[in-house]
Amino acid sequence: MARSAKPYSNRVTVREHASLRLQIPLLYETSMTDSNSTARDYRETLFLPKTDFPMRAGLPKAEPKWLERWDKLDLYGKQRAAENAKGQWTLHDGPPYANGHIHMGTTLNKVHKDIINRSQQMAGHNANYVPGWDCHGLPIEWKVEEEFRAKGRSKDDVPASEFRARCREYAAHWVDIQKAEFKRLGVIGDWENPYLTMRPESEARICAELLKIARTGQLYRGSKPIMWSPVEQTALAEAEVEYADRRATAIYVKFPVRERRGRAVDANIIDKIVGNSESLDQDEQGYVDALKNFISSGQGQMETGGEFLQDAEFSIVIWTTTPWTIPANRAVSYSAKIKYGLYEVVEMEESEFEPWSKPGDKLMVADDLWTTVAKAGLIKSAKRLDDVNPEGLVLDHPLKNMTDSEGKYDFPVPLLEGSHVTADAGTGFVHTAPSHGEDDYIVWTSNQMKLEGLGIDPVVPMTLDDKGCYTDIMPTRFQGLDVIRTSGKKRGQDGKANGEVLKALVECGNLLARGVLTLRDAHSWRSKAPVIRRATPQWFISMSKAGLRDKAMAAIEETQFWPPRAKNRLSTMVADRPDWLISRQRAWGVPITLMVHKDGALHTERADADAIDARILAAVEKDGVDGWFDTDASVFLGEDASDWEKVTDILDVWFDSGCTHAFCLKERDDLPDRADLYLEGSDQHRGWFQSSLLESCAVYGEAPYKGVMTDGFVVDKNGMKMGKSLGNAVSPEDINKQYGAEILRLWVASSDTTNDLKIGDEIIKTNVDAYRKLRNTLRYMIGALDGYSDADAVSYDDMPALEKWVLHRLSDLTEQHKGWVADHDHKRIFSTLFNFCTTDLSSFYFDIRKDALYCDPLDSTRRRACRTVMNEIFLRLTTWLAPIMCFTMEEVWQARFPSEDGSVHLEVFRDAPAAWQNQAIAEAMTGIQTFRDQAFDSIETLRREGVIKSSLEASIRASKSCLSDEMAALGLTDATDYTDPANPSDVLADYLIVSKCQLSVDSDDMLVTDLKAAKGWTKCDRSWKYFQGEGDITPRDAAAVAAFDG
RNA sequence: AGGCCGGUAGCUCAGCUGGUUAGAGCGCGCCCCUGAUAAGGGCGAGGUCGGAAGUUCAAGUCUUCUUCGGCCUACCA
Repeated sequence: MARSAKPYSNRVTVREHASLRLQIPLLYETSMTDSNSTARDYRETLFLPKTDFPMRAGLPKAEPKWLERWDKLDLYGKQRAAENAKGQWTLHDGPPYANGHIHMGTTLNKVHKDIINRSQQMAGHNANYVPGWDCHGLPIEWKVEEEFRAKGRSKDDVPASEFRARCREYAAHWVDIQKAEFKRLGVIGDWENPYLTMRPESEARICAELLKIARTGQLYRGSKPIMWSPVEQTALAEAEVEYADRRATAIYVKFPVRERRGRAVDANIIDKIVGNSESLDQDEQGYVDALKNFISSGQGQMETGGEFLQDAEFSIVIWTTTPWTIPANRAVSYSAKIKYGLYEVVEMEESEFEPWSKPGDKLMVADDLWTTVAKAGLIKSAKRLDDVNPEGLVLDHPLKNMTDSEGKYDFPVPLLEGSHVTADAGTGFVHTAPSHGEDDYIVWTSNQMKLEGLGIDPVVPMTLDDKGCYTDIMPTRFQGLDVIRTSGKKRGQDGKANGEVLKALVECGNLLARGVLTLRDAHSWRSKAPVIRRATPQWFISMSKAGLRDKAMAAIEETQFWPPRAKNRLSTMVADRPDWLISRQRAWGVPITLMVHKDGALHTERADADAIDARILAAVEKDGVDGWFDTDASVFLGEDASDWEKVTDILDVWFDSGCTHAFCLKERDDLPDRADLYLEGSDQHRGWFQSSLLESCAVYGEAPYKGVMTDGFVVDKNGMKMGKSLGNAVSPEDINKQYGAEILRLWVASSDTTNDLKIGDEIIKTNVDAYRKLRNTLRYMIGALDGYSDADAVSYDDMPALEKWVLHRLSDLTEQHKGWVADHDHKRIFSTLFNFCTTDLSSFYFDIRKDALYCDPLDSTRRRACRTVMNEIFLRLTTWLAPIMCFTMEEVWQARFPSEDGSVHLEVFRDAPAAWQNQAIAEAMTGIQTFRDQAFDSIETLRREGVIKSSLEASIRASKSCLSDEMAALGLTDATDYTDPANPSDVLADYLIVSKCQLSVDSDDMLVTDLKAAKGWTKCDRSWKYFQGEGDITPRDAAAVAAFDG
């Protein structure tokens, strides 16, 4: 709460105190309470907090016992069966990968989800959480392969179905382990029936989803270069590749210039007319640009090139270390940032070999690299004729004129601008074979429009088969030649392809130079043989054919994001992403259950596709993915299948997990079709959030979620990435063992999960301290509420102002809490409740009420009111904290309400009666608190001077003006004694925990004096308060003792 | 290298649309209590808001640059 800084002009100063101290002995005679040896020990007449609830939790041992109890109770089932008045609210679990132990990231993820689920449940929903696992995929495939290898069996020797069965076992093994680890964190959910991507029902539904996408024409077959090992005849992932030295034949190849087209020439002319474009103002520049665009839009307009291109015999030179890719060349890439020159060969070096160029040849190369090229080509001297702007040039393929070309190389080779081109090595021009390189492929496909404008077929040629041999789209003389030897002693060395290509280049006169060099290149980590990049047929989901991108973008608009910036990130990614490549050439995954006719048609285009699909899905549902792989196509087609081929690729695992909404949410009767929330780490923008969105939009036209929340990453105490190899990893298991899962839960609740979450010793210690504070606060209430029953309750109207104030605070908190639960803002909930416990309760309310609680007559209204309010606090604090501290709140709850089958986790959040709102008291209390702070200041000053020790020794006098309004509002008096000792009501001194506080008209200063030195004041043997009067205890205490004795 | 995001006291966090001497709790130091006691209470010392420049009468809050860190750009999940 905000305490307004109400200024008091009468603040005490140290100097004033110093003089006070001198005055005290003069004003009062010391009077000691006479030490009667027969004095009664009043301790037994006090009502001290009474509880067995231990101060120390022993969480590591206690937590498993609570888990056991909840299991026995079937807490999960009871929550489902509860009233749950607000209906379903569902957080759909993103599946962790079933491999390895859980770590800090998965811990954060599951705990955060659990806090949210439990909160929504207690807010009145049926928050049914069904955890799941991602089971297919390469990492498991690797592990299983390794296992077989250890037993001396290579993957090729193991029947596919046996291999998959082992993968299945392996995944199941880790699902069990992770399940136990997640449960240990206190996460509640349907652990008995989680979803698994590898359950046959799931696999069948994944296939069904894919077939739906195929049936709606969103699936197509394209191609893409991938890492391929011809020796193992398998695709490789980046992680399966290691880089090692390879001896390579490097060649410089000439591409004769065929022509120059439209745009570049015209643009150049305009530049020449306009002159230095830097001198143009904005409008002029805009006009020039528009003119250039206008001219260049006239497609197919042929022009002969610039003045230096008048009489042919010009070549662009490229450099490559993979000569066998030359037949697949379709373009040459250049960079607009590189300066190119045209060089005429003047004189050749003397050499025993006949060089492949001669004086008069005109070569185009990056200026920075000319020297290197000349040296390689044995060119002694040359002259630079002119600058070259490569834009718009069109070349001949260097093999155009080879013998037996079958006319297969008579096509234009365009120049394309590519950001991958540098002048570091080679010639500044990059030979571009779209089927054999990632960059090549990107440049080629991203220039589709331009290619079509030039009348060039943009298809990516498939020049190699699985064994790495030239296919039959090549001229006969190349067909069947191998790039790499796949067997025999020379396995892994160059095959026949390079040699034949070199021979053909020489025939055509387009080989400028050749050499040998050693370079680091990709090798398979298994066979150690070189890896090639090779285009293979792949399956894609189109982002545009059925408007998938638009649907996804619209769905994002309708989704709520936490934090809001997550929306921006997801939408830019979806807006920019290419078509979804979903096929993988792997073993452990869900098959792409398609059959392709030899003419290219898909079975899904057939009239009887429904029946075929039904047979496929039945087979997969029965036998899992083996049902597809091990069944002949004719069974599915219901006829002779000789013209049909079954696809053996599997699906990208992201497609699997993108289908969880289909085979979990939509299949289960106890879950809604769409989730209220998906919650994962921010890396899932490109992962699950996106795959789920795309899959769902492709099939259902809407997002599978209404809301998306992202967590940051767990980093070390310095904000640095965590890792085993970095040595800064924190393990959840260690924290569990040493402190308990509750501490991890507090860590999550107290962290800003939208940013990266730091963790380290100090942070853990902070949470351990917070835990102790909360535990003790609850423990105190349990003790104070010992024996309390509803019959003891005091009605609101009969309560002292202090109790009404606490209820007001509870009312405020109830409203805030409601909003924060709806907004999943648990950091705010935790920090607010923690501050409430320390500031409002421990140091204010409890501290003040200790006296009444311990010393008031047992059934005095004040004491009963205090316990009434404590009960209300208890009921709220425990339920509010239960989603976070699920173990301790249960322990606390059971300590007060022991039962066989009860649980705090079956409670719902309580509303606050409207009457609790009491703004007048809230404002008055703010004034009192400010006054209290300043009184404490003054007391502290005296304490430092050694005048007083306990604050009960103090008497305070202050100006009447400063508190009159507040006191009137709170019904306080500044009398020292209670009007009715048997039923005391508050006096001002109680709020300050002093024995006397008097407001006087004539005092401008706040004065603190020492009562133990004051004449006529006695220390009460029971309440330790100083009082004036007869006997050894105050009248209030006397009344209490009488009641106790009576 | 590019895209996106973040950097407020030792720690965890507040600081709305720019506006008085930047807040809280914890921790720390000192003190009190010994009837919440491996607890409880009080007081106090700690940041100029990663750094620099700029816009403005005024910037933690806007702009630019810079630095540090994170995520993403994989046939990893």
